[in-house]
Amino acid sequence: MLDIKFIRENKDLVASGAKKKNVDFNIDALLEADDKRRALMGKIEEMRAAQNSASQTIVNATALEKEEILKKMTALKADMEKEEAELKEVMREWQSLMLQVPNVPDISVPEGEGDVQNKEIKKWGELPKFSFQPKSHIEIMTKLNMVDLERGTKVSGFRGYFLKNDGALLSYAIWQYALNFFLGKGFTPMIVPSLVRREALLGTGFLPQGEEDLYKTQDGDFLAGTGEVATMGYYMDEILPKESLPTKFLSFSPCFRREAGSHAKDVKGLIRVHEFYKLEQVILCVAEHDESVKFHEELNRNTEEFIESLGIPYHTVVNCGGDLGLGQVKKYDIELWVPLENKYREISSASYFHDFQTRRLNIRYKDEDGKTRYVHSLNSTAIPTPRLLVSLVENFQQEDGSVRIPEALQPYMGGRKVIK
RNA sequence: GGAGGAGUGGCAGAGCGGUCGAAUGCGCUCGCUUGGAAAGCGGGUAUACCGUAAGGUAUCGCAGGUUCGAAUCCUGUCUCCUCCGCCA
Repeated sequence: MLDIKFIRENKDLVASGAKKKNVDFNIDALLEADDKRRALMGKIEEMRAAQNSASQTIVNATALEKEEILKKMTALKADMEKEEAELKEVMREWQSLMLQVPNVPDISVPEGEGDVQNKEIKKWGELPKFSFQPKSHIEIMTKLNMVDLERGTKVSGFRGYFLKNDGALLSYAIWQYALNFFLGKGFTPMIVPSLVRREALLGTGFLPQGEEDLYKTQDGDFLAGTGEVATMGYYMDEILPKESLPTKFLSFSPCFRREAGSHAKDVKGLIRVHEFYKLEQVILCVAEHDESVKFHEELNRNTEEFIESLGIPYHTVVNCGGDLGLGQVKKYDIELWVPLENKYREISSASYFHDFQTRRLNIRYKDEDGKTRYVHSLNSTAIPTPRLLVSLVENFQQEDGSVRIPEALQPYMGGRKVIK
């Protein structure tokens, strides 16, 4: 959510931002609703003032005066009810429009409609050259008994999977290594709920749009698609001491995505599943653009470093306007090389929001001047599993069907160098 | 799942239809006092919005309702506590 004051004062900027994001938003409708809202509120406040003052005089009034005042107030009340009903209607529209206003993308965000127009800004590592016919992660992992997709489907349904033996062990190894890696960068580890209430999803910007991509319980709660939701909700409705900023969390959680509308995409293997695990980086910092930018670069760099330490080739793209979420100001995706697909696949997404999320979540801090401000929020994938396994086993496969374990992970795999 | 009880300012805690943004205490803060400190005394001490200002409006978990008027009454809802049941 943006500040209505900001929207009023920067109408053109907000409108062009929406356009850049390829979001159809009618800012004039919002400003019109806001004018109505302000006018009605002014009227109603005046009436309430009259009511309040009558309420004070009535106490010491004689019976006769009292009757007079009551008569007036009854009439006033009738008028007021009319205005209030109208305001209610206006507020409903106003709020709904306010939730739809997209945050303004940064000037450095490239133009474009979808992920095809994302711009590569970095390339790292050498693509593997195989002297043999390389196999897909499905084939490799199935042969090594690391994954069972058939039984996964039997038990869990479409996109279901079991990780077993070294598939399971490798996952634990990655989590444990990642935990140590990121804790070294000052993050506070958390295990956060996936089952969350509507407010947390509204606050993070996943609702009201995007409901069809979430699993919902019969109690009206949701399964979050990322640990970001619960982590951001953690400080909802709180005022944080300024000294506590920046706050950095590394959150672990199962993630659930219905992948509605993706039925034909990536139907095989571990690229796109309904249920996965993710370590997520979340940062809350003071309300300064430069701080947000600094931490955004830092978040993204953290994940790059992590991938580099595993030795998997990747590239980083800056997402174009059309590929940004409603609240995102700027986003980087890190994509790992997937040999059998002959392309890079996304495993990480780092974005910053300014106060878009915290305004909805009501997370603030007190500045030196005693003023309360909304904190800035940022988040980035640290590491998702099992998607990471796809690139890992395909890039490090060997002719005999075995898989080389990256050196960094070996200590977490009992010192083994190879999965076979 | 059943039966009760509770949610008030930074904290504790009064108020239970009108003069209540809310007693009192603690905390914090400023001043006096002091060589300095403690104690004592006096003042200040929520937030948001509208307004150049004076001032106005809203907020006593949240949402509705009753009333000329609600922290106070009614309904719903959320959270917490106690007891019973169920389960691990």
